[in-house]
Amino acid sequence: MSVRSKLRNIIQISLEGARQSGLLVSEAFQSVVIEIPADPLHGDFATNIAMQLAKVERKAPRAVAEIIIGQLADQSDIFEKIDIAGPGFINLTLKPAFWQGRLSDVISEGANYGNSKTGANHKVQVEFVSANPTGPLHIGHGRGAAIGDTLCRLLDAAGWDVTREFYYNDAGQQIANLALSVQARCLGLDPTDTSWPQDGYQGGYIIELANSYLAAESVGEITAAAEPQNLEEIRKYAVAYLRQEQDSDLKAFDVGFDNYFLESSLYSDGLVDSTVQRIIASGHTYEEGGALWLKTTDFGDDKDRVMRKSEGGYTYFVPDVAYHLNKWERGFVRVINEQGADHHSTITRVRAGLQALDAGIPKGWPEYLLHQMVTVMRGGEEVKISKRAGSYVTLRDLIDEVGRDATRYFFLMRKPDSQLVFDIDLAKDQSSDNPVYYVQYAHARISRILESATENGLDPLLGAVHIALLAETEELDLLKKVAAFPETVESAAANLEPHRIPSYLHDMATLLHSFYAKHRVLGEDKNLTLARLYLLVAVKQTLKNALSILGVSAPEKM
RNA sequence: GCGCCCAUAGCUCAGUUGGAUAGAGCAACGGCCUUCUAAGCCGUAGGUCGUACGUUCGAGUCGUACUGGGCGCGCCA
Repeated sequence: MSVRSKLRNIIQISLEGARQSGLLVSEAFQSVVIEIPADPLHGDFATNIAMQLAKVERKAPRAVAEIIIGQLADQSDIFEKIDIAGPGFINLTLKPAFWQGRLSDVISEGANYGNSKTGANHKVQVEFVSANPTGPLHIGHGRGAAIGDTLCRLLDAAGWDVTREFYYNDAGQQIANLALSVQARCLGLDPTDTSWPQDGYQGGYIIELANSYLAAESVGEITAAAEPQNLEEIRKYAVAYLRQEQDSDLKAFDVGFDNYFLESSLYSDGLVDSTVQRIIASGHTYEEGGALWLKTTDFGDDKDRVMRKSEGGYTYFVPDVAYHLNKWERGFVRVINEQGADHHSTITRVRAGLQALDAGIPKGWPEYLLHQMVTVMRGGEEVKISKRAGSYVTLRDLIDEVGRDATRYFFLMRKPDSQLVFDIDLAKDQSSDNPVYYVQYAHARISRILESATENGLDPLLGAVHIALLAETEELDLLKKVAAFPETVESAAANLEPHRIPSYLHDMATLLHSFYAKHRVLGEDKNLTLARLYLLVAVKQTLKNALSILGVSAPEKM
């Protein structure tokens, strides 16, 4: 349990005690807010509960605070100091011994430190990336991959049973365009030719793909037919080829999936048709102009949407609905879709389709985590992106150029809601300007110290350590930061906000570097040395666990 | 025109679920290495939190309306 939760419980109990003694009339608040004050003079934690209750209690906030504090008398083993301050804050200062005691939590839990059981092992499915197999992954997919992957790691740490899924849109018009584009290249055409397919893909990778096809190369079990006229064979080979490219890029990015779901399987398994039949049976459709319409306006959309075009084909969101019905029927009561904000309009449609099924699916299901666009800066200038012409920064380019760790860290530093400027020059910079190195350096520094300690026969994990010697400001700050890790993971997972972890890491690295600059670890006083080593083992473990959630390495040397 | 997202230091962004005197990094300036890694530390400077009302003990945070930017609004995906 996090320190904050612990304090929340203590305050809850004191409120209940005061109520039973007739000192307060309010029912105990469901959510007692415990915060960490900006100013350390205001204690380690503060609560505003007295101000919250003042009105109902018809007492001055400070008077309410007095009553609450009166109930905390038997907690003197935890609290160093309890103050009433300002308009009615209760400021809580914990005893150093309490903080020092957190260290053994880290040591004993090791790689599991920071994990919680919040998710109670409930199933959650996270769908992310889900790029069409029509080209290489670009920088936007990279952001989605980093966010989705770290979200999974966060939910896993928070005690959820996570399934990672990738949805391949391997059916439909875009794939048809892909096949035509490859065929055109096989026939030696280029985009300037009048017979170049409309909306064809122009990127250079299409030429490579065409050459590979003509050379009768193999991708997995699929061997290219090398027949330019055989569009179906071209389609099969092109999809297999590009899927393999994407898979290899994702692997290089250390992103993996438990399940790959093919859109084409929805058709071959009859799920699209059966879903449409169920929606029709539910009475939320009508025919007009030869098309079948879904009354999405019944579910909050601003206009109705076509499900089946007059020429007979389904519009794109129909298989999406079928796919999500399938997710529901697979037992995923919780589903989170991570995707680019440019597709946000699908949310209303998919949810509307699911509601129209009358299948008992909750209104807000599934959840969505959207990330905004990424722009790329190089040499102080924005790199223009034209996907149609095939000129864009691929994920592979980024990984090759700036490295996996920096790429992931940069994508994860910012909250998904904000547009991201990816500065390639900064990400490549192997200096203190680069935040990822700043954090990794803290880990490497500790490693070096621990290595020296071992060389000198010092092992803080053997025998008793006098942790009470850790009384310097810099030491206590580190202790408190270490102790805050579990609640940081919990809140990042609960709010779907991976960027809190880089923020936490940066704070921790700052404290470590400050400590390092001011105090020597390996010194004359053996007990103090051992205590500091013990602290550093805990800090190192916490840094490593946090970096691991980001999928960023924790180097022993730099 | 409608919907979603964003607006905080010169630049890129945090801001602990509504708290006390708004922070970090970069860029600028000034200090610190014979001792565990200077990929570091310490300091200076930098602000009408887009604007205006509102909600309340209290608003960068919540609401409404504007302004500006991004994305989306198809019988495309």
